[in-house]
Amino acid sequence: MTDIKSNDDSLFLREEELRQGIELLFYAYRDFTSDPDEILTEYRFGRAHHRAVHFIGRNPGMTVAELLAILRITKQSLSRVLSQLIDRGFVEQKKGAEDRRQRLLYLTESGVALELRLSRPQQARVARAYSEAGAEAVEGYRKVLMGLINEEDRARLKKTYR
Amino acid sequence: MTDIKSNDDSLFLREEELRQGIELLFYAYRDFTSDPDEILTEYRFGRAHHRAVHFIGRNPGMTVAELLAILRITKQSLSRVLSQLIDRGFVEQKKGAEDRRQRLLYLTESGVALELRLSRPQQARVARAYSEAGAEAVEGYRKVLMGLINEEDRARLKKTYR
DNA sequence: TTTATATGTCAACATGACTGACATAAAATC
DNA sequence: GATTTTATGTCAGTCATGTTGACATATAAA
Repeated sequence: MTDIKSNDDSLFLREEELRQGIELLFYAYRDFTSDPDEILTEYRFGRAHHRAVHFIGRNPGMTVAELLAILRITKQSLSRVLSQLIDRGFVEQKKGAEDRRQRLLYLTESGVALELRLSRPQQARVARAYSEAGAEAVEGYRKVLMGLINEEDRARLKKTYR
Repeated sequence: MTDIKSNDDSLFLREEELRQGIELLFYAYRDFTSDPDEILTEYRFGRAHHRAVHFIGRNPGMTVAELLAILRITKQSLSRVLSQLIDRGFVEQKKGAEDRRQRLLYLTESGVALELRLSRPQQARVARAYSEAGAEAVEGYRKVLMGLINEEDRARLKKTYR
């Protein structure tokens, strides 16, 4: 019985630790998205627009299918956001050279400017957190976040991040 | 000029590092919410229900105002979610003893069961990431996430996490 | 020539945010 | 005791963003 009890205790401690890890992610994500969210309302855009602009900026010439795979949303969902970004001149599409069915995605000049404007406060927030926590902590942050990501993307990111 | 150039290079490196830190948070949050999201559809609940259940479970007897402050949403937004949870017997309200205007929030027995069911896969994911990354990395993860959180909540969490 | 793929579009619907206005009960203040 | 403030709830309308399902078109691959 005492064995079980002490086992229980360590499980409680472990569970509390895990719950904190979960909560921290919620709070961090909540605040980390709040900066760009404010700017986005100026443009009457939402968080979905930011995500699209971010990933197109990071991967110029990516296909629609690739973007869909990253965002994990339906093409109908992306379509609305994407066509708004295109209509208003932040994103442009070019036919693929090899495969002409593909519509390769690029930020326009204003798209780059928008992306920069949105990411600036986010980068500032991360920069502050990084420098306060120190290089070793940053390594740990990356390791754990990487471990939270599904296998497929984790593998892909491991490659591109080196 | 060469000085400026080399300075530029280090800024590029830094920016790439920050962008990775931002992306990682996106990917981790995306996958980390996907497990409970699936379970929630069974109940015809959404992510908002999970958040409410999580925080009420963590803070039994909390007031509506406290929950609103954590979630950072309007009372009208919370109202729908909360009344659904109450109607279907996952949450109950009790009048405050000192201040009888307050409606203190508690999980019912089924509420506890639901919370457990939702958090199990999430805890498993965090547990795996933690054990793969190691104790030192976990410390770093916590430090950086804490640094990403707005001052007020950071201060509160620092207290309760010790 | 046929089939599969990449993309787009129309329509209908659900969720969860928002604003604004108003209501009630209880606490706090004058 | 009367008035004001606070905690909470509710009604109504709107918006952003996700979903499913059906269908269309151009191009690549078989």
